[in-house]
Amino acid sequence: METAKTIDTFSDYMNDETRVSPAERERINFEVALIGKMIEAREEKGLSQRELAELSGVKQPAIARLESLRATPQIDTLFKVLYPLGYTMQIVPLSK
Amino acid sequence: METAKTIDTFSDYMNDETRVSPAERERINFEVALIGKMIEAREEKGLSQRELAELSGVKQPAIARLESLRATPQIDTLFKVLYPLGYTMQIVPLSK
DNA sequence: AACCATGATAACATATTAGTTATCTGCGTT
DNA sequence: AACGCAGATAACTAATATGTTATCATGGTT
Repeated sequence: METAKTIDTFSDYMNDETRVSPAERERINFEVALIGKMIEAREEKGLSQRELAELSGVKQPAIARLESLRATPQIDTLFKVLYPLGYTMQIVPLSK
Repeated sequence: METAKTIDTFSDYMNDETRVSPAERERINFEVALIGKMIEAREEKGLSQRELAELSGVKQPAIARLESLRATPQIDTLFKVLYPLGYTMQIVPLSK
C-alpha cells in the first residue's frame, strides 16, 4: 500500500520524478538562475525593461514574459538580452 | 575613401561588427561549442540520432537540424537533448 | 489631483521551432 | 546485388515565441 505524496513546497514538486523529469529539472533550475541574474543585473544598471528592450532589440513585452517565466525562450533571444547585461551562457558537464 | 573589407574566412565574417553584433557572435560561438560537444558526446556513447531521440524525447529530424545548425533551438529542447549526454548549461559573466 | 514612468498584460499577426511521416543517399555487410 | 542502418531532408501540421500596438494598475512626483 502506497502512501500518497503531498506537494507542499516547490521542492516537493521539483523532486518528484513522476512529475518533473531530470532534464526538465535542469531547465527549471537554469531558468530560475537566469531570471535572477537578469533582473538583478538590469536593476543594478538602473535600466527599465523599455531601456533594455532598446539595448537588446528584444521588445518590452517579450522581456516581461521572460522575467516572469511565461515562455521558454529561444537561445538567440536569450543572448540578445544577456549580452548588454554582461552575461553569456556555457555548456558544462552535469555536476551530479 | 574606404577600402572594402573582404570576407575570406569564417573569422572575417564573425569579426565584422557591421554584419555580426556582439550578442550574435556570442550566440554563434555558443552554438558551435554546443554542437561540438553534442556530437562528440553522442558518438562517444555510441548513440545514433534515432537512439538519442528515444532517450531525449526530441525527434530525430529535430536533432539533425540542431547538429547542422539549421535552427536556433528553444532552451527546453536543448536541455532535453543535453541531459542524456551528460551536459547542462550555465549563465556566466562575459569574459571579454 | 494630475502627471509620468514603471512592469504586466491583452489581442492579434508573424515568424520560427518541433512533430510527423516518409524518403533519399551513402556506407558497410552479407 | 540486396539488405540494413546511418544522417539528411522534404513537406506539411501543430505548437510556441516574438513583434506590434495598446492599455492597465501602481507608485512616485510635482
